[in-house]
Amino acid sequence: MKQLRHEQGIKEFGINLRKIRESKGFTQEMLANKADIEISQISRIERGIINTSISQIINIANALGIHPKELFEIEVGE
Amino acid sequence: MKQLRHEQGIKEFGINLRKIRESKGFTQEMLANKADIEISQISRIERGIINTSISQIINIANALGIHPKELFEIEVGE
DNA sequence: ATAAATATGGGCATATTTGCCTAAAGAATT
DNA sequence: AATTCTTTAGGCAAATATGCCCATATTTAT
Repeated sequence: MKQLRHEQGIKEFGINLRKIRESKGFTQEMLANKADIEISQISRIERGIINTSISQIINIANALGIHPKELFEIEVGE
Repeated sequence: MKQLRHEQGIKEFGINLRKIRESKGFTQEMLANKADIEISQISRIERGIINTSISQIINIANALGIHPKELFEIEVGE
């Protein structure tokens, strides 16, 4: 595994993304194609091993038909 | 200027961040210190020239005392 | 107008992300 | 059990972000 720095919230973000993606009936591949992102990248994001960017977040949200905000419906450490 | 790729939403994100930061009475420096991020980085984010990451978004939101979701209260191109 | 505070701009080295690829593991179906 | 679908894992090169530094511009206050 990687996980070099303890990045704030990326684990929870990935878990939430996966939950939403599955609830929409998307495979990682379907989402990747629609969001124009690599499949392996979706996997990395969902597993919380990378700290992805605003624009990918927005592209993913668009592909899922949700608002980017929803991807942040997570517990954020104070 | 930079702005190589037309990154989805990063301009709007930056504008919104600035609006919120100013409404809270923070200078870029105050926010940077509290969020443990470089001042120049705050400037770059607000101007929309970089595509920052989940964890920086969360750190900034925490520093501002808001939920990360609020930073995404932007018009997102469909 | 001057001074002080804030923000921009840029360069540079380092770190991280991203896409592309292949292999393999795991899950679901037949 | 075998086949197929889905996800994980890792390597690699190129692109991008980040921190650190300093100089300049812009704004705000005196």
